[in-house]
Amino acid sequence: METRELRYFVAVAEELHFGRAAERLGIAQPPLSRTISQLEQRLGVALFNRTSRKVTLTAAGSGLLAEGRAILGALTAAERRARHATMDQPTLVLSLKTGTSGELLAKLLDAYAAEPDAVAIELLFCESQPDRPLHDGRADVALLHQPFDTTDGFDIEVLSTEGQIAILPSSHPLATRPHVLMAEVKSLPQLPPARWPGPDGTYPEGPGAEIHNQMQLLQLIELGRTSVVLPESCRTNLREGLTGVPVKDAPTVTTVIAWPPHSRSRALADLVRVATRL
Amino acid sequence: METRELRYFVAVAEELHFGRAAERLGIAQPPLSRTISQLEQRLGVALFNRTSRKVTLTAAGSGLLAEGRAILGALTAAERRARHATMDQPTLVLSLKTGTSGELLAKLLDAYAAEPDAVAIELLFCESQPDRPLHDGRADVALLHQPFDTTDGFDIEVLSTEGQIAILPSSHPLATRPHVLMAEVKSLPQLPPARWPGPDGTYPEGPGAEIHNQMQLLQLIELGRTSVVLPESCRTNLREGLTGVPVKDAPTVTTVIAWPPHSRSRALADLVRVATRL
DNA sequence: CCCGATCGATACCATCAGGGTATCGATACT
DNA sequence: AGTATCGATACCCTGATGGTATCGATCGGG
Repeated sequence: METRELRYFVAVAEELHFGRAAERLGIAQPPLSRTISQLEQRLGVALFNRTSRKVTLTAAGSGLLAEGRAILGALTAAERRARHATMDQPTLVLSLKTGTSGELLAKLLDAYAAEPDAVAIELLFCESQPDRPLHDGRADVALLHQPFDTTDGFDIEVLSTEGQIAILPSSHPLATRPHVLMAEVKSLPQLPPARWPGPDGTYPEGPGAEIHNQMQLLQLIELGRTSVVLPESCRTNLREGLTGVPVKDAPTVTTVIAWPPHSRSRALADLVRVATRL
Repeated sequence: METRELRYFVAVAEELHFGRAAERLGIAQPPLSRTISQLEQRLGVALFNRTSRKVTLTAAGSGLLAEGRAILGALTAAERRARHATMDQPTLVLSLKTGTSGELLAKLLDAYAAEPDAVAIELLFCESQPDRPLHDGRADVALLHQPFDTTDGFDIEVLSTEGQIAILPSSHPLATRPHVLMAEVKSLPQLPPARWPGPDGTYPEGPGAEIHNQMQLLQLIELGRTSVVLPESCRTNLREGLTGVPVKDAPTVTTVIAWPPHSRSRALADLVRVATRL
């Protein structure tokens, strides 16, 4: 199967409408229809059920959609990494969530810098979903936090495990407690969870304020507008007006270093080795 | 990048000779040369260094080779799984090493069969490298054993952990010991390790006999020609004339269930859930 | 050192695949 | 019943792909 056919298939599968898919691909609808038919014939598999007015995915089509997206993504990532590899100065791009423990990060960067063959580390901060740059090739490696970030498809090593704290306005009654339970902080009536944008930029439904970054989040908490449960290490990010209270029954957060499974980068192998020895 | 270009690139990268690569691809050398040049121009990246008599990979080319192989493999696997998904009777193909603990397998299959939406499980026995069918799409899921089998690129859940035993001819002096050390069984002069074929069918160098399957291995041990260190659960496979002796300092073997990270199969999710509850 | 063999690159040519427009039959809605 | 919309099919044109011919560069043998 050629990449062009896979792109056509994924577009139709996502739109479930040949006309919109054709427009998205920048071609006319008839060649798209023909290409999909030829693909189905060559595979010997029906990927879509369709009448003249309705298109749905078959089971085979559903499975291929997930794998097709991953493959196209991997191809884009591979092209990006190939381009990046030609740079005179080899670097590693490390993707991480804004607010990730400065202490862990500093230790990692210092320890790696002490390696004889260390290359420059370029930090790529993400306000959310730090795994995405790993998927699309903009990053070589990422610090991720389970269970929040998906590590599907990547190789990982565990770096640390920690509890979670509820970050509350210092004026809130719960802020004086030695610890709280998840049920107590999960749905505070006056402190609804803030909302992050999805990959397509739209926000999920909810009463909480829309935010773009960690700074906005902390500011809103300070203003008594929201609260959040974060890993213990985020305590270093707290400032006046904010209080962190341990959440006894919150799941532990595991910080892992993740990388694409087929990487052959020596520099990356060194970084992973150093990271697991911290 | 089209699949055709990636296939051309991988062929040249593996052969480091345009003529041989062209022959392998079934095309003439000039269009191959031109296609690679055009690819490099479009990517803005040199993938090969070449004189008129020598071809080597650049750093970018080396990185792309590993990722390119994985992508082409994933594409082949995706096509296969799409074809398999059209079967009237949905099944899951489970890849596993011949000799995998019958006890664990039976428990898994029984527990899964009790699930309301269980589908038929088709067992795909491998004499070695049970991860390969997962890579190439012939299997949906696999039982693998770390550290012997690579789980790179797959999602996994741990099922069990066990020690290892040295399987020796019962007549061997070490067979009467309560336990042995790795150094004692790793290089027995009269019992050199048997040799498995590689993916391309050729055997690595070594004094041990060439074997194709587990039965041959056990038979050779019984004949006093070799020995092997295997997980504790293989004890059930021992028959008269063979003795299993615990190897105190052997690394533990972790049995995991592995699957492709982008699978959306409901049946597979059920199997994994059942497996982790054994 | 020279010659021949081999290799990758370039030029040119023929064929066919891919994308276009036109139009069809089927379906859903008014 | 009529109209609008959708996916499929037919036909056509252009450019991409793979062919052969041939070049310059490089390596090895005499």
